[in-house]
Amino acid sequence: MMVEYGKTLRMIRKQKGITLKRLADGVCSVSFLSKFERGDSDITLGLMTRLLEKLMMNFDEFLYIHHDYQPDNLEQFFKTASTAYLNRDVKQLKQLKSGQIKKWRQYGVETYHYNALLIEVYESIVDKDYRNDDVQEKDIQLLSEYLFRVEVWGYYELTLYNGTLLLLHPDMVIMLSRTAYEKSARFKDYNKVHDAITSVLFNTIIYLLGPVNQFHEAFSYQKEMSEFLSYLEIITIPESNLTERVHLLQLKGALDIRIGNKDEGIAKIKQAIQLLHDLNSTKMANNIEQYLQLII
Amino acid sequence: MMVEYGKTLRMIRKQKGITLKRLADGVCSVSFLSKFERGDSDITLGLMTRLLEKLMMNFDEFLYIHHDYQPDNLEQFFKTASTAYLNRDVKQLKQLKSGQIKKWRQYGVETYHYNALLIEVYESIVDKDYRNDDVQEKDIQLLSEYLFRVEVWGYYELTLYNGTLLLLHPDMVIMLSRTAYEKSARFKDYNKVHDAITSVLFNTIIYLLGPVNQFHEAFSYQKEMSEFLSYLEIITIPESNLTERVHLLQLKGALDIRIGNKDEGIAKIKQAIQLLHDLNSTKMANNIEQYLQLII
DNA sequence: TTCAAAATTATCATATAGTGGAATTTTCAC
DNA sequence: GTGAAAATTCCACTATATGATAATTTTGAA
Repeated sequence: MMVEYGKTLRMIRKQKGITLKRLADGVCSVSFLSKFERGDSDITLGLMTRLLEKLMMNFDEFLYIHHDYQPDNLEQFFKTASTAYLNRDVKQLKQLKSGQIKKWRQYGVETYHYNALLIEVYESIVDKDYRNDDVQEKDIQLLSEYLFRVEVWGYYELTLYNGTLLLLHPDMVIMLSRTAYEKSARFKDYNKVHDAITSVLFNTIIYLLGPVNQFHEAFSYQKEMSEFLSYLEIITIPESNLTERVHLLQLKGALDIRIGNKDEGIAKIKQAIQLLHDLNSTKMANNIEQYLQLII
Repeated sequence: MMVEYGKTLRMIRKQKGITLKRLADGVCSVSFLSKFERGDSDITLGLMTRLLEKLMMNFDEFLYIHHDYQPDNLEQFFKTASTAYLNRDVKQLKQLKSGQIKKWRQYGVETYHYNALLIEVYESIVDKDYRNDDVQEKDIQLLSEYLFRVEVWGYYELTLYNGTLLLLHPDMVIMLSRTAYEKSARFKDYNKVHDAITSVLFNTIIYLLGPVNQFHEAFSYQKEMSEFLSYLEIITIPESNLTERVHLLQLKGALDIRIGNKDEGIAKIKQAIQLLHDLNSTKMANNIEQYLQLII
């Protein structure tokens, strides 16, 4: 039951050349620290916080080391799922899904259910034998209800939404993306969440631009696209976000093309491509090239 | 003594619309979770881990929220120190230093001492009244001894080193930067540390290029600069690190100029400047422009 | 190798983390 | 507002985190 964080702590302490007594001093007793480091006791969150502070290490870095230099479970779940999806690995998807469903049954916490739904959505796209449109419809509704209900969107909600956005109706996407932007605003200086919200906004605009859109309606969503573009401009203000700035250029070009300024738009996108080539980011350049061919 | 994480947990739980009973189920008793959330009890690290997992939130994000959407203490310490340094705010520096010295006295842990030393180094540069060359010499030696001794460099060591690098002898910088690169290799996928090591390598090369160098020797360090440049190229492989790639271009240009290929070098740097202008990163462009004027 | 000092562990005592269930408060349909 | 159900808190009790101190192991200089 107990996770053996103590051994990791001991390792780090030794790597830094600090003695057990020194580390314990002012925080806890020497004997207890020894016991904890050996794995013979769990530790209180308060104590652990103060020990890590003395080691000049934050929790995140500590856990990264503890997990043998791997990201945390949540991040790995999303990574594994999206890799399996991109590789069209139905078996892996099914496996992931059953794992989440098991946890859902075990704890009754809906979040595990949503994870399973995300994977089900992936499955329905990848697996040609998949036949269950009802479930999918229902799944998506459950998911979006959750997203509307949550008061603050963090890494989890943003990533969950990002994975399913393409399957929602544009009107729904507009509302949810707006919600996402508003309800994650306080995280603006937190890299992981900042990246997630940027990705959501970017995908939203790309989706609204069509024609990847499964809903063949004639709406143009021009106003909404400008709205989301302005959000992107607000949150990518830092000069050093060059990657995001290149994407922004691409989007602006695409939007120009959409509203009729074809030449201007193409010029912008070509500029983005050129920039990427100059920096030897060939794959990214090719992706945008492909995108350009697709929309003109 | 006890940190009141419970209240933050309750807030997050409510924001996600999960009931106390649901969250506790399978992890701990309802009564205890209530007690913890009210701030009437500390909690074991093991339990906390499982509760956060059910909330689909990692420790880092939790603590970020807990600290009222601010980064952790360590990061803030370095930020505050470097801001005070850049603003030449001697008073603030003195205040920070005495805080760290107090902790050093209290706990006897050397890391607080090193923090104080870092600030002392800053002080000696900023404060015109500062007169104590001896101490500074000794300080730097203590610091570099620590850095050589530590077996794994994390965010702390890299940032500490980054702040004092300019005051070391080039030969020392070469050895320490090499050590930094080798001893932080396992963190390559961990953003915060990746950024720190990139910054170290970048600053190392800039420093070796001179003429910011206070040691007026005639060595050219050509071989070493290529070595560090190759490290930078290895760790900045991901195509999406555009910012790092622009800096790399700048460095390559500077190196060209240094070894005699003046025109080629200037062209590279001008290309970097142009790229930044294209992306409206005017300040960064101007910085490089200034740098170019300085070295030619 | 030897011995003393430093670092760690073992033993036992105590404070507090954590449980089960009854009592209370909150929520919400009517 | 009222009452029933859900959510939370209170209380008495148990398990375990943590401390004080003695015993053991490790280190490192001679």
